[in-house]
Amino acid sequence: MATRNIKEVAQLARVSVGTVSNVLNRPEIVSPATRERVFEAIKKLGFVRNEVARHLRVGRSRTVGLVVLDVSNPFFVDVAQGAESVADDHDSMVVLCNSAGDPGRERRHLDQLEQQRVMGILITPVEMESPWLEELAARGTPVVLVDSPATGLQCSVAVDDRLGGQIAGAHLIERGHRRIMFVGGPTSIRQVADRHAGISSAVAAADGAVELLTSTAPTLTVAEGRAVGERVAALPADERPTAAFCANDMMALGFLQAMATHGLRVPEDLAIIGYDDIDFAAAAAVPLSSIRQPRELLGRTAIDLLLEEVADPEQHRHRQVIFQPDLVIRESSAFDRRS
Amino acid sequence: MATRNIKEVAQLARVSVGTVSNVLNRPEIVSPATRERVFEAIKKLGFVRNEVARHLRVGRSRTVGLVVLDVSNPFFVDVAQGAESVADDHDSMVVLCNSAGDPGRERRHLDQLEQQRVMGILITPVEMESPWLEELAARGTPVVLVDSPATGLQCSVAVDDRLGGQIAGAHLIERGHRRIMFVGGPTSIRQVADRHAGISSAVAAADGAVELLTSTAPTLTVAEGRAVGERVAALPADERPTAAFCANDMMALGFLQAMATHGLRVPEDLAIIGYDDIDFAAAAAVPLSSIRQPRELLGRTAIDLLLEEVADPEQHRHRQVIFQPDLVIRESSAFDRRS
DNA sequence: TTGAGAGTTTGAGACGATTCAAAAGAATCT
DNA sequence: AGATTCTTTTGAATCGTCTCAAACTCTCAA
Repeated sequence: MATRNIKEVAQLARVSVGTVSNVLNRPEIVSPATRERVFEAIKKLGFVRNEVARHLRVGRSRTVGLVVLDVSNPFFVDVAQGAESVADDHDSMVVLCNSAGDPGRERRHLDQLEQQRVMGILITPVEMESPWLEELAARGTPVVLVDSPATGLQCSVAVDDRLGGQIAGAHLIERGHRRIMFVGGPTSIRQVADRHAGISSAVAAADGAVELLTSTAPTLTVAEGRAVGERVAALPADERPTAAFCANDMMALGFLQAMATHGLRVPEDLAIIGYDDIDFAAAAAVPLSSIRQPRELLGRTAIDLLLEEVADPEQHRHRQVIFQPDLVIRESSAFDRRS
Repeated sequence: MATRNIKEVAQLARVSVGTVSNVLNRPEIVSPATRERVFEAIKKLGFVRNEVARHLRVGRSRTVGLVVLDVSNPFFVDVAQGAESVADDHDSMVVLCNSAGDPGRERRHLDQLEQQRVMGILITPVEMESPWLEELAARGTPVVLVDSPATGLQCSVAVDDRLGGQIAGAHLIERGHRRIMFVGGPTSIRQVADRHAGISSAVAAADGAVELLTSTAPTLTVAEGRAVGERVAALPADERPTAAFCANDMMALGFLQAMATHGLRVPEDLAIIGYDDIDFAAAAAVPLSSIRQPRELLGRTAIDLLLEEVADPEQHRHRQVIFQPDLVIRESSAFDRRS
């Protein structure tokens, strides 16, 4: 409707447009009297600066794109919150995009973000190899990979998933489990593959004393976790694993539910350990043990790297930050089979 | 770095900038030969259209802002996904902002969105009365209230929370509960107040046969739900309610956990019913009964109303859409006390 | 040969803010 | 008063794209 521009403000305050712009951007160089007059005009007209025009002129955007694999997984929401808190301090804005694991959607989001000339993009890529991303970066949009180690050509933040798997495995073995199941997803997802490799190495270190079963579901959802749980619950007790390591907490929650509906006690009949340590893990009826990732820190660090690159593109050297996961023991694995 | 513009493309293709623009926007009016030449130049240079300049020129934005109360509540994530699916079909983009229940943050987000001259704003306001929003709308940014009935000056989509509370109450009473607790939050939140009013009316309809306790927590989080649960579990059995109606599923999950840690059986010792029916409700160890809201539909409808207004601002009449909630009975309330 | 008409292409303004060299004004000193 | 310096204010140019009236090319008919 009635969107006012700088010119109308200038007219009403009887100054030039340059002066209005100065009031907006460097008020200290404008004399107090004029400044006051301009502010009044702004207030009276309900003027709101047009960031689009500003962006076009100065060439710098104030928004950062964050493309995640699955917004309905609280893990990514927490990463986003971390990023946003940093952006806030630089009065920038994070726009959250959901690729939902679909390369097509991911690409459409990237296109849109590039067209908007965002300051940069943080992304958990759907696929490991992504020439698209490299071209994007080459054309001048800084990219930081999140939860995905870069090949060296880009900045990245990640958590050592292999170590996470290893820790989970070691923990279960130490509690006396000798038949463990890895409840995973498609191995095309790097995170899943690494976590599996991790627990495998822990099992290997146990020198043949421990058996590792593996189930692969198409997606890392609560429903899939439940489905696997149903199948496990249906097994005769002597074929059933005594512990399950789930590729993420969503699956672990589903798995846990299946145990409950079939009257299997957790952790006595079957121990469970998840991954991510989302808030819902601690909130489960049997609080879930989990491999904790520094979720918000991941987001924070990613945007820090981005801002660093934007601040000084010449000097900037790409860095790969890797965090270590933690084991959080809760009730779902708090049972020692050896005793 | 090397962001190319339309002029460079025109030069390489040896046409005018007008022609390049035509190729981009109305390819059918350009002769096939020229069109081809322009496409080649675009490809060769890696040209990506600058949406900022386009926006400035045509005055129409392709993005919609969505400001929610709490991104970590999956309810809002689902609303967002609904909105996004519609936006997708209109090649627009939804930018998700989190007010986290803080009026200051809300306002900063609104400012930013208005400065970006977004197409419109969908918002679950922190406070019921919001002159800010009205001014925003008056200045020309269409606003649709989400999960909050409008006063008539704006479009809105909401769910009848009073009815939801009533349904929950009726259900529990019908199952023989005579001592029910409402586990709520601050009554300044309209949703909470309405849900409480709803169950109160159901209790009143039971003619003094039923007693309603009320607890109010400062926020609607898992942690608060757990805290209330702890207190309830500590009560002597004869003072303890036999059922709890929680203001949302997050609280219900926390409450449920407290029951589990204190060895109280759900639903035998205490029935629980939540609100929202987020996916985690069904995924709880004791699957939660809940009042279902059409979460995605809420988001879809909100953006539909917005697009309608944008398409024809003159003709547009503001509308208030209200949906009805549903009762979803699961195990957490599946126990008849009368038997 | 000329004119009409259809099909293409052109290029000069916008859009709204920022920037910066230069002009104007005010203050200080000789 | 005139010269010098410092403080304010001005306004034209610019960012990249779209729009639209005008110009240009053909073809065909008169």
